[in-house]
Amino acid sequence: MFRGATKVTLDAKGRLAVPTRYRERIQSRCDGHLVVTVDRDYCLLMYPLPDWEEIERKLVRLPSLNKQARRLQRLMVGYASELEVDGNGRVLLPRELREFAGLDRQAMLIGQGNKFELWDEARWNERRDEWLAAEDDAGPDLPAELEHLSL
Amino acid sequence: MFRGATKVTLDAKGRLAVPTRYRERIQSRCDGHLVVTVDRDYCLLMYPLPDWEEIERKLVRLPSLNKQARRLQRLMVGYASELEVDGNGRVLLPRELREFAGLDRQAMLIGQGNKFELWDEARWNERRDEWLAAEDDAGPDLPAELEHLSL
DNA sequence: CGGGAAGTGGGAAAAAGTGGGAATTCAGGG
DNA sequence: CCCTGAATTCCCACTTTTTCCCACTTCCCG
Repeated sequence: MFRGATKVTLDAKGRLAVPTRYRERIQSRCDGHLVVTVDRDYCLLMYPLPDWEEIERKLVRLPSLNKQARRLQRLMVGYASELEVDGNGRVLLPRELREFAGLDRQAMLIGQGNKFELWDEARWNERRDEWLAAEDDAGPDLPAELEHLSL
Repeated sequence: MFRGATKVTLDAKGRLAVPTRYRERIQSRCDGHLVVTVDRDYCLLMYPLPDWEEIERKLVRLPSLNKQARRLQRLMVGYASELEVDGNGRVLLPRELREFAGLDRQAMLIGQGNKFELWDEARWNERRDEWLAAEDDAGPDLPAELEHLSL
């Protein structure tokens, strides 16, 4: 499981240094082969290749005639790029994905279990504060899974 | 599986440079023979020839008296053009198809499994943002497959 | 304070992308 | 039937981008 938030900087060529504590895991799990794609919150998702492939299988099995499913496929498969960790422990993020997520220099890498999220730092901070402020609203109509969640 | 989004530019003659990372696959799968046709979202679809032929077989077997089937046949088979990757890794897109998809110079090539989608860049970005904005709405009536999808 | 590892920047070689010219083919008109 | 003009195809060459690798700096730990 990947956990934790790390402040990272992209260099002028769009390269991201993978924090050391994840490297060994990434190396053993997928031999340095990662897949990045987009998320609806305008951040990027980064999966070890085998985990991505499983997601992809799920995606392509979705009903083709359903509009929402089509959109999800288009975006996630459409933007998915394979990348490889280089000799210095860095990955090069494709220009298209950097532009999508508004990534320039300062970014946040968020461990999320089987994947990472990568945010432009400023956007991350904004959204985080929004989430914290919004938490109280939803009260009554919580989905069952959340209703009984104990933290 | 073809995946990933690439910004591409068409030159004055309407030629499109196939991104290198796809070339080997295209060469081995179909010896550089591709088929382009139209999609109802006003973009183009590009298939390796054998994959297209399978689609085409399915299309012509559809019930001829069904209006929707006839339309689909007319459009997809009607616009389908075979093209060949040239010595520089480029394909020449027929004028009719370029006009159909509003392709001028800046375009996006989107890998979608067995095929590519080719969009005018501006149109792609617009549609993408619409899809992302729309995704949040649908909340209540999600199909079962999506309801429990974990990414 | 020193050694090592990690992070960062940058340069050079190679590859890919891009434009354009010349040759060939095709269609239409004299 | 041939000639002319336009369009297509093929190929070459330049420019830009990417990739690979090296080196410096900084940070952490001994």
